[in-house]
Amino acid sequence: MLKIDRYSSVPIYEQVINGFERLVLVGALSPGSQLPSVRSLSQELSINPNTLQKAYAELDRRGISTAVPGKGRFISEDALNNLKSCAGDMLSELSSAVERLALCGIGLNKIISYIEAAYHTAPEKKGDTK
Amino acid sequence: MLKIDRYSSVPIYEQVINGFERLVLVGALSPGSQLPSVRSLSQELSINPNTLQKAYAELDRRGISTAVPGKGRFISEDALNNLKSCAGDMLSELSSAVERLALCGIGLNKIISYIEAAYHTAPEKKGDTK
Amino acid sequence: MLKIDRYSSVPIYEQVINGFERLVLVGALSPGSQLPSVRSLSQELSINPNTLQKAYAELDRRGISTAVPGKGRFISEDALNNLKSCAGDMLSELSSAVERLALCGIGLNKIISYIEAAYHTAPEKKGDTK
Amino acid sequence: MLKIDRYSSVPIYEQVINGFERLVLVGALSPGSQLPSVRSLSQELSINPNTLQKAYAELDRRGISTAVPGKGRFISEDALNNLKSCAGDMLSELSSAVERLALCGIGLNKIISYIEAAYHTAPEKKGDTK
DNA sequence: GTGGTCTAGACCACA
DNA sequence: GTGGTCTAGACCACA
Repeated sequence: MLKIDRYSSVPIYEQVINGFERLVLVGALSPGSQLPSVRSLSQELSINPNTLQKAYAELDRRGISTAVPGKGRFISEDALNNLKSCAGDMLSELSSAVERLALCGIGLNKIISYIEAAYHTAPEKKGDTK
Repeated sequence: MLKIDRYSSVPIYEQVINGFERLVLVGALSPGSQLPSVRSLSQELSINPNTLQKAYAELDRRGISTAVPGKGRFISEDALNNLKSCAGDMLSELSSAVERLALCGIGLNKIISYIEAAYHTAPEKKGDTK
Repeated sequence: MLKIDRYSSVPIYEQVINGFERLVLVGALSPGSQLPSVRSLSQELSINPNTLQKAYAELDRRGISTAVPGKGRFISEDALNNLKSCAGDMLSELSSAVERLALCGIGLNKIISYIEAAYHTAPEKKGDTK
Repeated sequence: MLKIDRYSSVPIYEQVINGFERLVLVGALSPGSQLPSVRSLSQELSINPNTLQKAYAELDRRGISTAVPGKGRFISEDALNNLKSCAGDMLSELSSAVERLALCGIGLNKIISYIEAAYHTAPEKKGDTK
């Protein structure tokens, strides 16, 4: 379900967060879906339960998931909305990269064509009828 | 010449690197220009000399500057080329952000118009004859 | 009779306890009233019998109910008194919240008017002659 | 500076959070004040560095403090405002306690006089001229 | 010396 | 079997 790159400079717990957010965005996980338990997933990914716990706690805090002690952890109703509301942050992230490319002399057209390509590689959402 | 945000989450040494790279890209520093000495600049920016030393070492490593023992440190001949060759990294950085925006349902047109805006805020290079 | 919120952060067994205490305070259950059996109620609420057993045991311990082996579990004679004697705990619970509000600069009058509102939303006790 | 009750049911990391928030509200810590380092304070309170780290991370998240890697952690400019904006949560916390007291037959006047007492035990803020 | 991440493993509450 | 908290201690980046 998730892939962890142990040699990446991005922390493991953040990779986990990104991974699950992606699964929600893609539609692979919907509200009510149960996440793997801390123990089982930590074993499967060979990461420490504490590390996974930290990632899960952050997902809860972001309103992506909800923990029900003794039962498990589930994708929350508002998961998608909570994710989409962060899109603005992404846009501003683009800004600095684009500015730098401009300074490097990369033409605007080249950047745009690159972006169009990237845009179309994004997987369609399951059952997205829009 | 450089501004350091001591409370930014991006490390000081990285801010220094970015700052000098920017000065080169913008044309404020050209091959042969002498960089301030570790001692003087660290004092001016009130940062730790070790931190600055680390930044300078990285600039050397990237082929932006060259240290001439006993004389000082200078922008290298290939500084600009070395910088531009990294543009590819930037492009791939865009990729993940764009893909995520796509998943969030942000339209391609919105992204492009945003990028055009960002592009045009980039300062013109001195003597840029494009 | 009782409503369980399976997604509340307050544990199910505690919701059960609160629920029955409330029923006693409100007068819906009086000394001698029989409580539903563990088996039937756990089924009705679709909660684990162990969880309900734990709640019932706690109600016994607090002197709210008494189990009569072979017959069932009944509201005890002193249920109301035992409940009211806990009011002191509530009062002290108020204390820390009020102190913090004071530190936050909330005026005393604002707090009082809020409390008056909350007070009047409480349901009247059945047969309350005050 | 802080007192930890190791036998309290409220988690240690939460006690730490509450403690520092209180120090800010009381005026003992102001924007720019440096917090004790993770190592030193964890030793002083004889708690695990990880536990303290968790508390500190939460204070950062709440905008009470800011970590400057390599330098230390400092009370943020908006600490007070960020704290006060949570006052609403406190008010709603009062609600359930008051309602229950009402059911226990505690008179409104008794509750109010109790609250007035609690209110006045709150320490004056240092230099509070309001 | 700072803070941040991670592993290993215990122990508790809850269902 | 769930999730949550805590300890012990290593190791890294940064100043």
